[in-house]
Amino acid sequence: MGVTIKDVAKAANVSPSTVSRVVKDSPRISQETKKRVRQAMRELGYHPNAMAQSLTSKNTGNIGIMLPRPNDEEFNHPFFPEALRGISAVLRTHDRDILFSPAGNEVEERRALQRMVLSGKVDGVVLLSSRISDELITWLYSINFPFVVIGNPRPLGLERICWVDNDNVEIGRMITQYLIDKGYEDIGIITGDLRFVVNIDRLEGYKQAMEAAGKSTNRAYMAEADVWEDGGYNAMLRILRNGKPSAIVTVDDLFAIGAIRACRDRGYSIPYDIGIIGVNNIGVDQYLMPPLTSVEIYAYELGKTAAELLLKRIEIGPEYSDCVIIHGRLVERASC
Amino acid sequence: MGVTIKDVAKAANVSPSTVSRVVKDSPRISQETKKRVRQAMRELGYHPNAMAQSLTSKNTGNIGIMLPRPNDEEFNHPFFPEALRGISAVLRTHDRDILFSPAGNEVEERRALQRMVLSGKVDGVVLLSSRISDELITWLYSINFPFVVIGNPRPLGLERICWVDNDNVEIGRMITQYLIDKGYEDIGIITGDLRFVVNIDRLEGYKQAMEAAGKSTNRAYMAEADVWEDGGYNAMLRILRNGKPSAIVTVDDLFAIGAIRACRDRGYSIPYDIGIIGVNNIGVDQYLMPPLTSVEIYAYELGKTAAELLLKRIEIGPEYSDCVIIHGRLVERASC
DNA sequence: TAAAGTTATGCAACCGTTTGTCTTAACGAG
DNA sequence: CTCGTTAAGACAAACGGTTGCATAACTTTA
Repeated sequence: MGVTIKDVAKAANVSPSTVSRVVKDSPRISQETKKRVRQAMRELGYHPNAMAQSLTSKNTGNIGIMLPRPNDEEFNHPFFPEALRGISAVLRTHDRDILFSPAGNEVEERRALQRMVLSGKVDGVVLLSSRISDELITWLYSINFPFVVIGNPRPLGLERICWVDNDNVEIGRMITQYLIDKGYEDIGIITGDLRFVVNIDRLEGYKQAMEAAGKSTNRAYMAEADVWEDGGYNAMLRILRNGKPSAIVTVDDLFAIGAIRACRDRGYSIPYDIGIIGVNNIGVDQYLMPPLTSVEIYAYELGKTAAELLLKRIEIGPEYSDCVIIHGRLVERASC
Repeated sequence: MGVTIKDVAKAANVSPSTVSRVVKDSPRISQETKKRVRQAMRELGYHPNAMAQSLTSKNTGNIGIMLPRPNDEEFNHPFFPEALRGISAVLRTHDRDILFSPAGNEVEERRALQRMVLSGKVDGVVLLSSRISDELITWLYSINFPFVVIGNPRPLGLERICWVDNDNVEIGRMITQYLIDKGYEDIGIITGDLRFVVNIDRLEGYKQAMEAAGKSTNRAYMAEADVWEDGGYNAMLRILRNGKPSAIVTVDDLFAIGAIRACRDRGYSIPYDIGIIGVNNIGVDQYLMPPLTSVEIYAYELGKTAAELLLKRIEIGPEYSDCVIIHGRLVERASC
C-alpha cells in the first residue's frame, strides 16, 4: 500500500532523513527545501508509517484504557461513555488514539493490560474505577509505567500515583444527610460490589452521616447489589423482606431504578412510603417517575482530568504525580 | 524497556530467527529447541515488540472503530456500548485490540479515519451507523481497505461491501402496524436526523404501513428530532402545537422518553390520551412509567456479526463480502 | 556408496523511520 | 587570504522483528 519516505525523498531529490525532518518541521531544513518536499509528499499522497515511527521514536501515540471489571458490566453503565467522552476530548487535541483491549474476566483483563504495556502498544494507561488493593495498579507502579486511575487507589501505600476521583465519602455523607434532613427515620443503603473503592467510600459516608445524626445503622436495611437494575431490584426485595425502611440510599442510579420498581411491586409508593436517592445523575433520571434525586459526579470532568494528568505524567516523567478531587453536586428531584 | 529477541537468542544459544519461529510455533523448529527457547523467554520476561512485528508482518492486530457522527452524541446512546460489547466479544477471541480515534466533528472524523488507515495503525475498520451516500464508505471502498458497516450502505451502488443491519423498513412498518392494530387513528412520527439511513428507513416503513392501511400521513404530525431526550421532547411539543395525534411512532426510545414527558407536560396521559412506541429496547424501558413498548434490535448481535464479517474480510481478502440482516422483535409493554 | 531428500537452524536483507555524526559550501573575521 | 563558524543536507546505523534462501548434518534410495 505504500509510498514511503524514500519515494518522497527520491521525488524531491533529497535524502530520507531530510524528508523525516521536514515532517517534524525541523529548523535544520531550509524553507525552500521544505516547500519542495511538502509538494512531493502531497503529490505522492505520502503518509508516514505509524509503526515504523513508533519503532524508532519509542512512542506510539496510543493511550490504553482498562475497565477493571468484567467489561460487559461496565459497558452498560452510562458512566463509561461519559468518562470516555471526557478522555477523548483531551486526547483529540493531542492527536492521540485510544486503544482498548477486550477482556472477559479478571485474568484476561490482566493479561490484556500486560500485553498492551509490555509489547509497547501504548504510551500510557487509564484505569477506570479501582478495586481495593488493585493489583493492576501495583504492577504498573512497580514497572514505573505512566498511568492514571479514575478512582481512589487507596489503601495502596503508593505515593506518586496519578489519580482523579470524586470525594465518595463526602457524597455518601451528603445524600444520607439529605435524607436525614428531610426527616426520614430508618434509612437503609444499597451498595455495589464492596471490592471497589467507590462503593466502600460511599458506604463509609453513609455510616458517618448516620453516626453523626445519632442513628444506628441497621444491617437488615443494608444490601450489596449485583449489577445494575436487576441487582438493585433484588437487593431492595431482600431489604423489604426484613421490614420497611423509610428511605434508601443507593450508591448508583441504576440500583435506584431497580429499587424503585421493587418498592412499587410491593405496593409502596415513592417518595411517600419510601424515599430513594441515587448517585451519578444519569440521563434518564429526570424522565423517571418520580424523577430521581441524585448526585452529579461529573463523569466527563473525571475523564477529562484523567487524560490531562496522564499526558502530563507521560511528558514530564515519573517524578510527576498529582491527584484531583472532584466534588459532587446534589440534584434535587422528586424521589425523596 | 526491553529484552529483545536477540537477548533471548543469546540466552538460548540460537539465532534470532529461531526465536521468532518459536514465537509463532513454526513446525520447522524441533521440540527440544522450542523448549529451550521458551524457557529463556520466560526467564528473561520476553515480550515481542508489537510495533516491530507490525512493521514487517504488515498487520497490527488492531481494528479501528468509527462513530460517524459527532462523537459526543453517539457516545451517550446505549446502542454504542452494546454494539461495542458485541464487537469486543469477537475480537477478544482473536487477540485483537480496538483502536479508536477521537474526533469532534465530521472533518476531524474523516481526517482521523484517514490517518488510522493510511498510517497503517489498523487492519480493518468498523463504521457504526451510515449516512446516506457516506463518503467514508466510498473512500474505504475505493482504496480497497477492509471494513464493515453497521447500518445499510444504501444507496451506494457498491457491491461487495460487508455490512450488517436491522431491517429498518420492516421495523418501521411493524411498529406502525402495531399501533394501527391497536386501533389508533391519527398516528404521527418522530424521526431522527434524516441524513442517516436508519432514520430514512424507519420513516419509510412507517409510510408503507400507513399507506397499506389506507391512512394518509399528516405532515403536521411528523417531526425530525435533534439528539435524544431533549430532541424528542421538543419534537413532540412541535407536534402538539399542530394538534393532538392519537399515537406517535418514534424511531428511538430516547426520543420516546422525551416525547412522553412532553405529552405529560401538556397534560396528556400515556397511553390513554396518546400512545407511544419506540425502538431499541434500551435498558431503562421497562423501568419507565409507563414501561415503554419498543423493538429489540439486538445491538450486541449487530456488533458481533460486524466483527465476524470484518475478520473474514481481512482474512479472505477483497473477493469476500457479505451482508446480514438482523430482524427486530417487538417488545410489548404498556406505553400504547 | 553416491546421489537425492529431509530436517533443523543460521545468515542476511529488509520493513519504514529516526537521529547522531560527517560533509560541504558559503561566509565573516582577523 | 586563511581559518574558524555556521548552515543545510547526506550518510549510515540503529529500532526489533520476519522470512527467503543457504547450509549442514542426517536419512533414504537405488
